[in-house]
Amino acid sequence: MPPTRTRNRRATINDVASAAGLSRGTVSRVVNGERYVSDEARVAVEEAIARVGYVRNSAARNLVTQESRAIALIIHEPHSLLFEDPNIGSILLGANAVLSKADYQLVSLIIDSDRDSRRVADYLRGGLVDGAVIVSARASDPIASAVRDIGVPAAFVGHPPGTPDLPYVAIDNVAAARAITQRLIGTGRRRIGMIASAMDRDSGHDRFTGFRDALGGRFDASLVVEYPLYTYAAGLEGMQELLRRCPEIDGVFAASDAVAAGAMTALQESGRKVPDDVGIVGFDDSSWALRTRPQLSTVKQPADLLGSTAAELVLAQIRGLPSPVQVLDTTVVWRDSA
Amino acid sequence: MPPTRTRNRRATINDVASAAGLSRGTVSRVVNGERYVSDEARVAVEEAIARVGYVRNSAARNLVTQESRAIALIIHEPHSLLFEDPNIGSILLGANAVLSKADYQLVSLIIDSDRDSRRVADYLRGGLVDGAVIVSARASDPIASAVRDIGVPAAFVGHPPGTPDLPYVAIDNVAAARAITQRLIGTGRRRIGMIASAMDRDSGHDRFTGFRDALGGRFDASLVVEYPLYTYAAGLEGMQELLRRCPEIDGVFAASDAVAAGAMTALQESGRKVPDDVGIVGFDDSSWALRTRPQLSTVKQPADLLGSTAAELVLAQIRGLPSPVQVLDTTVVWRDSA
DNA sequence: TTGAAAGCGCTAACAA
DNA sequence: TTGTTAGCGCTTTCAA
Repeated sequence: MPPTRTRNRRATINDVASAAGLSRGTVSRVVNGERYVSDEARVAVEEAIARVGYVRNSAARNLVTQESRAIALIIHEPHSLLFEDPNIGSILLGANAVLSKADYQLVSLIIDSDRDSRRVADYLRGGLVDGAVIVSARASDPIASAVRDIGVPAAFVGHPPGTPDLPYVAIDNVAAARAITQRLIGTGRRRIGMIASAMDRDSGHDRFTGFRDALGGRFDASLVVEYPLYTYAAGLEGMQELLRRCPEIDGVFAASDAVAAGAMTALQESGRKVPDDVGIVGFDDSSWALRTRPQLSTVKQPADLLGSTAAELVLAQIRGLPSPVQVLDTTVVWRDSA
Repeated sequence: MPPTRTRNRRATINDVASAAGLSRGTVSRVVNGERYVSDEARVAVEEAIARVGYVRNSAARNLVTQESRAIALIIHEPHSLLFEDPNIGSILLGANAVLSKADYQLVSLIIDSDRDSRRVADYLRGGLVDGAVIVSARASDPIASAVRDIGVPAAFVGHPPGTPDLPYVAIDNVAAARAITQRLIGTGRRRIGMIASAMDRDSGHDRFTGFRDALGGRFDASLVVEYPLYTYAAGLEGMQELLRRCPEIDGVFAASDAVAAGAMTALQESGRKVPDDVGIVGFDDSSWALRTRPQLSTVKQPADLLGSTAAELVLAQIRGLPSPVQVLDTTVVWRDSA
């Protein structure tokens, strides 16, 4: 058989109607499970559908109903990080679960270039989705304002600065960072540094703010290094730099678990013991936290809840209900690294 | 302002036409960038579009053109693993790059339940996409046969047993596993075991086959443990089990880098030195490989190429061109763990 | 309970 | 170069 698949004309509702000896209207009613269809008619239509192999054309249906029953999830993540950040998977799955239950299809659109950015905006504008969840937007992200301009119901996960005034769901990164830093202080650490990351995202920026707050007058800017991404590599390099700057450092707040894992490797390579010589804490409570030795003390953030709540925010807007900003709780998980 | 966003009727091509004092046909020509439009007309239309805020309705367009210019990427991955497997991100990005250049929108659909499976099948059937790439299908995956039945141009990444006869792109897992096992043998290891994973996927199954082939008569089934997923946890437990069964084990092939990283932790906790006491190799050359100490010897598989090639296979079918099965090359990356 | 007919917004063939 | 017109396949009145 040649590779060219002859997509012979698909059966339409008209084919079903004539095969069943009924009108288009009746077929439509059966397909949509409406009342006021006689049992005979229903059977005849179902039989005809099977016989001609009919499947409804979504474009035609969307055109007349003016809805698509699909929601976009827009992922705007730097190349290297996509999917190395375990939160994204959880957010995706959380959103999918809620939408699936409401009988909406989640379609994930990834933005990896300016060209993508424009195409995705067109996709939203074209009416192919009824709403959008935006994850990992950066400060002044163009797609964010495009979404607002398009006027499609939308919600952010997180709340980057410079972002339009749309509903969002987030955690209180400032408070959480403050809390875990305080516990680091509480264990008697004297020289506490931070490996900050992703300062152009609300999460990165706010974690740094919480850290500084907690330290108050004891905050020392020279004990803070900054990297663009939440990665293992950032932790590795960041810790090495911190050790160069201050060999007596005895406490470190890493902006994420992946960063903490990298930092821990650097610490061990320098011959220091965790937590005896240096205490270290992370953020996320991702699978990283259980992989390090010793296991990581960290902040547990409910990534799947972020996703499901964002999805609910979008559904609420579609239904004309209020969609208030949501701030979810975090908890400190104390293990052995500090 | 109330949260209910009044989505006042969107401007249609008719609104533009009357605003510009021209016909629908001319407007359509301008919008689609066709020739045979006078400069005056073009300017008038563009001006009118801006004035009334027109955006083309995709459903209407798809209905008449009978195409969507979108390609689905179907991800069917167990909950925990989604996005912990760095390959998926690379595959996604690779496919996106190719499709973006061809002006197709990649829409990722995730399957996390039977309900999802049905809804995704409906989505494909409805004509909302012109083709599909299927990643991480398992043996006899229902979505795989659904795709075949639907008759939409499609390609697999990987080639699970029991999968319909559709084009696919894969690496030769058997040969690659054989090659790296041979190098393990070549370094003088005498008691070589394997931590196998995902035996219901072609990758997992074939890596095991390659391992057994390479060992030939020296293959010892008691030195093989098997886990369902390619995870760090599988490596940790698997290695502990292997050490219980055979404390003198001196070589291990882990089915993926994540598994190898877990195994290495177990080895270190048991007081053994890598590579002096035990040599260990992985598979993927993912970011895991650079994170372990010592760094991992592994098989480099071109994950982004898998994605881009699969996308090309789908585009070829859409264009009526041949879409032959593709087997991509892998290379052994020799570092310090064996 | 069913049928007939209008029309969703757009493209494309044909005529002018 | 432009306008007119006939649908794409479906839902949804309105009548019967």
